[in-house]
Amino acid sequence: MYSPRMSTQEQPGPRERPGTRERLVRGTQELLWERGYVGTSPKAILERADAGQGSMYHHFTGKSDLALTALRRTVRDMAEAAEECLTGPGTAYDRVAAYLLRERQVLRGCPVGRMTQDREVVDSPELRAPLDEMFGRLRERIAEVLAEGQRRGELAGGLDPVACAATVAAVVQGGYVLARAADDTAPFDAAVRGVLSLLAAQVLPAAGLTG
Amino acid sequence: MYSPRMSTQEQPGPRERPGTRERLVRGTQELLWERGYVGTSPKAILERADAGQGSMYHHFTGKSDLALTALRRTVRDMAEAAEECLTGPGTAYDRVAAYLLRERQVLRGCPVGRMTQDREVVDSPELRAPLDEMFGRLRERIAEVLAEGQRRGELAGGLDPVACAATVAAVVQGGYVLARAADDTAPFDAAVRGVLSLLAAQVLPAAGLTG
DNA sequence: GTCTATATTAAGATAGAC
DNA sequence: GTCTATCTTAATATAGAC
Repeated sequence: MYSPRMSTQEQPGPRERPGTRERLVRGTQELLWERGYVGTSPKAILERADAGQGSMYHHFTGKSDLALTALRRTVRDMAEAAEECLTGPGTAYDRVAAYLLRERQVLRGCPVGRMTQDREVVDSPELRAPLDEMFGRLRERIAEVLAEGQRRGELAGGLDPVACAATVAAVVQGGYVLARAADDTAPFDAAVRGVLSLLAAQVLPAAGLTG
Repeated sequence: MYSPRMSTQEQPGPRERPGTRERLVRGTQELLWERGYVGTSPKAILERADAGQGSMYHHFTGKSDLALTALRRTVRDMAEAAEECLTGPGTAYDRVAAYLLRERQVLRGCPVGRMTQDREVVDSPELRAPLDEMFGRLRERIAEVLAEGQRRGELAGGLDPVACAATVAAVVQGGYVLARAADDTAPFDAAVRGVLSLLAAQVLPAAGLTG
C-alpha cells in the first residue's frame, strides 16, 4: 500500500511541499515566534498553512494541542543548535563564546524565550514543560563546559560554574529584550561582549603552552 | 467651583479611592504586566477599574492610547526604582549590586521588558519609545557608575563600562525569562550571583584602605 | 462624565457533507 | 482527510441617553 504521504515524523527536504499536518506545525512555529500564543489565532495558522478548518481539527484537538507540537519542535531545533556550539572544538571559553556569538535573528527574539511571556503558556504545565527542559538543559551544559574548563586548568577555580552558566544564558535572553526595546541589535552585541570580557578575565594564563 | 476630582496628574494617597481615569490607568498597568498588550482587552480593563465602556472612551481614544499612558507610568516608576539603587551609597560595585539584588517579583516578570515581546508594541513607534528610553537610560546610568568606579580606582581599567552595563541589564531581563520558564526564582538568583562574582573579580584590592 | 445599547469583526470550536 | 457551514463568545468601538 504505497502512499506519497510521509509518516507523522515527516521531515521532508526543501524540494517537495510538506503534507498538511506538517504545514500546520511549521506555520504555527512561525506564528508563535512572531506573535506569541495569545496572538496566534487558528485563522492565521490556517491561512499560513494553506489549510481549511477541518484539517486542523482532524490532526489536532485544538489550538493548544497544535501549539504544543510546534513548541516541542522549536525547542528541539534550538537545543540542537546550542549543543552544536557547546560540543565544538577549543577551550571552555571558546565553546561558551561560540554559543554566545552564534548567528541569531536578534530583533525577532528567541522563539523559546518568547513563550515565557505568555500567560497561557506558563500557566499550563504541559506547554511550559518544553521551555523548562530546554533552558534547564542549556544551563546544565554550559555549567558542564565551564566545570570541565576548570578541571583542565583553563579557568580560575573560584568561578561558580552553575551561577555563571545561568548568567550566560540570561545574557542571551536579556540581550534579545534590550535589542527589541531599542529596535537595534547593538545592546545584544554589547551585552555579549561584556560577559565575554568578564569571562576572559577568568581564563588562566598559558595553560595550554605546556604541550 | 470646587470639585472633588483631582487633576489629570492625580497622585492620590492610598486612603481615598482614585478617580475613574486613574483607576483605568492603574488597572491597565496591572493587566499589561500580567497579560501583555494583545492579551489585555478593554472589557478586562473596565472590570478591573470598575468602570463602564463610556468612561474609557471618554478619557482615552481607545486601547492603544490608554496603554500608552499606562506604559509611561510604569516606565517612570521602574526608572525611579533603578535610579534609587544606582545613586545609593557605597562603591560602584555596591551600587550595581544594589540594582541587581533589589527586591523583585521575579516570577511575574519585568513589567517593562515584557512589553518587548508584544508585536503591536514594538511595531508602534509611540508604544516602543518609552521602553527604548528606559532601557537606554538604564544602561547609560550603569555605565556611568562603572566608569566612575574606574576613575576612583575601584575597578580594573580594562573593564568596558558600556558593554558591562548592557550585560548587567541583560542578566536581569534574561533572569526573568529563565525563572518563568522554570517556574522558580532560582535561575534568576543564580544569574545575578554569577555576574556579581565576575564583576567582583574586577574590583581592585584595597583601594579604600589608604584613608 | 458615565451609562446602556448596539454594531462589527474575530476567536475558537463543532457538525456533517464529500 | 479535507471542506464548508454554523455556533458561541469575546474584542473593540460607536451612538446616544442621562
